Amino acid sequence: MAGISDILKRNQLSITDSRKKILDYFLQSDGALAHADIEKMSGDKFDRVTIYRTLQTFVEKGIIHTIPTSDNSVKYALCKDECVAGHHHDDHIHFLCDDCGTTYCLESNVPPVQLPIGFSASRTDVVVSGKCGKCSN
Amino acid sequence: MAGISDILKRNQLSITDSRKKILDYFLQSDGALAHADIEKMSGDKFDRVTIYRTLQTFVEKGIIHTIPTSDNSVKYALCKDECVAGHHHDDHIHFLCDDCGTTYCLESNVPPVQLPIGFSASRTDVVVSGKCGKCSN
DNA sequence: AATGTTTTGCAACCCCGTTGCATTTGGTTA
DNA sequence: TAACCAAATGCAACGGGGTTGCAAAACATT
Repeated sequence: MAGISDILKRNQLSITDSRKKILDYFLQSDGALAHADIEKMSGDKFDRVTIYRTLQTFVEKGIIHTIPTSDNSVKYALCKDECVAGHHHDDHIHFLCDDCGTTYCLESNVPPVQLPIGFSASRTDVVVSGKCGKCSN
Repeated sequence: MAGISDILKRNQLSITDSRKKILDYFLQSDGALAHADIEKMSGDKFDRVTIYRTLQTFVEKGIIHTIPTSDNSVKYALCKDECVAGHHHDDHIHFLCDDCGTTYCLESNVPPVQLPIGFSASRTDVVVSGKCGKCSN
């Protein structure tokens, strides 16, 4: 568990119980997490507000990134590059399972899209919904 | 404006003032609309709840479709096919302008994405954020 | 015009996320 | 280690967004 404090230190964040714990949740989870998931996992360990603020801080530092979903709930995910090198790529696509609700970061890159003349892109989100491997059997 | 009643009739919906008016807003707008936009446009003509229910009905009937945005607000748009033929394609991509907040339905089709084995897609949303033509000058 | 069905408006409610402020904790220096 | 300052937490309260139940009104049909 030494790695967790390293990640926080590298991002110039004070090392607190809530940050360590929430970061740990992400490292242990293979999918994305919503605020509600974290609240459930932590029981009444932390205040709701602390969780919101911690997620916000992590997003600002690039430790996690947000995933827009078609049902209009925000999810957060920690991706490989962040854990390893401390910097962030969000050129991958996301998959949201209609059955189990799990959100995955896929390896596939975001394909290039053709924009009208005069338009410029700062960010591209691709969210595929459907059935994941576990729910297809 | 005979077309508006036709669209409602074709979708087996009772023709009411709110439905006609809200459908008209979509036909007149070139971008997508959020619930709040419609509420502003209509003043206090309709109840908030009526707007919510009307949008819900239109989505169920396939008259409009939802657009997930990276800032976690739902927008709705009416696309060409619906207006003309009464059926729905959502294989196009969406563009959200960071400056003016307008959401556009672009002509570009959703590019095919590679999914892991065992995964199947029911829907793909592509949302590009950036600067639109009007805000680039 | 009369009937039954659908839609609307109102009130109340719940959930999500934010803000302000006092208290506690973490980091730093002596 | 003690003391200090800065930063993070917890609490309470608030606001917006969206939903639900039910009575009143509007719609479609005969």
